Amino acid sequence: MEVTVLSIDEQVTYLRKGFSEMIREEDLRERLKLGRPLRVKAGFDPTAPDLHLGHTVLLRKMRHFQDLGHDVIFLIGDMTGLIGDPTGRNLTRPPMTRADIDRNAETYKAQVFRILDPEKTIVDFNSRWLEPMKYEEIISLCSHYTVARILERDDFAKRYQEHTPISLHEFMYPLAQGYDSVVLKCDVELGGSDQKFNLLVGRELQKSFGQPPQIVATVPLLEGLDGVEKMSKSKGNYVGITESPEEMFRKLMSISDELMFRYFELLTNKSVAEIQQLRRAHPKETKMELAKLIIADFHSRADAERAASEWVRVVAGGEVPADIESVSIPEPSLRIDKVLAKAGIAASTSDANRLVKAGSVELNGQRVTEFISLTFPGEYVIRAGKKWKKVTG
RNA sequence: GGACAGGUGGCGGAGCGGUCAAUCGCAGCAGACUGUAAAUCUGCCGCCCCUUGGGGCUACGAAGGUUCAAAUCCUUCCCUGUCCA
Repeated sequence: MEVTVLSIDEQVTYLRKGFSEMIREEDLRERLKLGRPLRVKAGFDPTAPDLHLGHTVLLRKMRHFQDLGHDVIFLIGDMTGLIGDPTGRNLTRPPMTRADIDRNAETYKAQVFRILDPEKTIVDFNSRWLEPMKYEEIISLCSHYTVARILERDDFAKRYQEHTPISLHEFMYPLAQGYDSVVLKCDVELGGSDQKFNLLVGRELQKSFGQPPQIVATVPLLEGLDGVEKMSKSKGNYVGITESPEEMFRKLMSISDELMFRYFELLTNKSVAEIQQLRRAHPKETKMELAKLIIADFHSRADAERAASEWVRVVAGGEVPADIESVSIPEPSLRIDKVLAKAGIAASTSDANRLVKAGSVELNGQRVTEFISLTFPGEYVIRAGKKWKKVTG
């Protein structure tokens, strides 16, 4: 994508695609007219370096700005990690060490550059300026914003209304994030639509500090595999970008038809018109195509094809997966439920018990409903649901 | 600082001396169905031991106590919210 050949209109059109909201597009237009690379920031939490497809919606947009020659700042909000955010209430997270954060940052980079252009990405940490701030500076920063305005944020308002606790420090996060924009003199800040409030605080703070307010652009939150809740690791409804092609394929094939079109929209470069076309095609074939497209972003096209044929073979055909994990049992003989637990197919022996009684266990293709013992040395292929293991002695 | 209301399994939320491993909903797992989609239906859903059914252990904010017996009563402590200061 050549910067110079695109008119302002074309640039705006290119950038606008995929955002749920932009405040304000006219400002972006004006800012682009300056003819210099814009400083575009997006912040990331250092505590969860394992990215999933939900994160990539934003990363794809960041990439688009890079395509047009702008400076993209990948900001790691490590201040949270350094403090040890106690938001979870009952158990306080131990503060992360500098080393933890650096390690996570490396992991981040490795993953993020599957989408971002490393040459055009500035990685920064907000502890760089937040950590050395003196108390009086923090108080001074606080004076730029009011409690009433902070309470405008709907989740704060809701929690306040419902009398669920809000710790004072939680008020500091929007402020800190906004201050990042002041320090970095951002022209644009990107984030998920749930970040809208925080991003807007950045605008207010910039104005308060005598800077032109940043353009705020939000991407929709990607629904997880369940199609309802947003994709998140804790909900388990995610596809991690470091997952194997086979794993990705299996997960993507399990999404609902409606969600599939959403994924086409947010996770592929298919145009709206093309997606409309796809609505008339066979859903299963279309879903397989979606899975392959997404997988190819993180692996190769060949990997994607391989994953597809493996899926057809194993899932549709019921055959044994090509590469199943092998577990060694150092016993002459072990009852089936213990084997299941030991092999990690079941969470515990009790869990294994239930699986056997439920008739979910297959030993070498045969359903097992009794508590037989396996003897070793020997080699067995054991399966319960979608978990397969090869057990050897 | 005072008055009051609460803290239960991943979450929400019952129970208020025994029949409580704890109603129920959600999530999760498995089975059926299918396009291994979704939806739907069925079973399971603390850990361990023997097993088509039982047994043991640990658990209801924490620590003590009363009792043959406590998630349920008492004491102290910790935490959260409301109102008053």
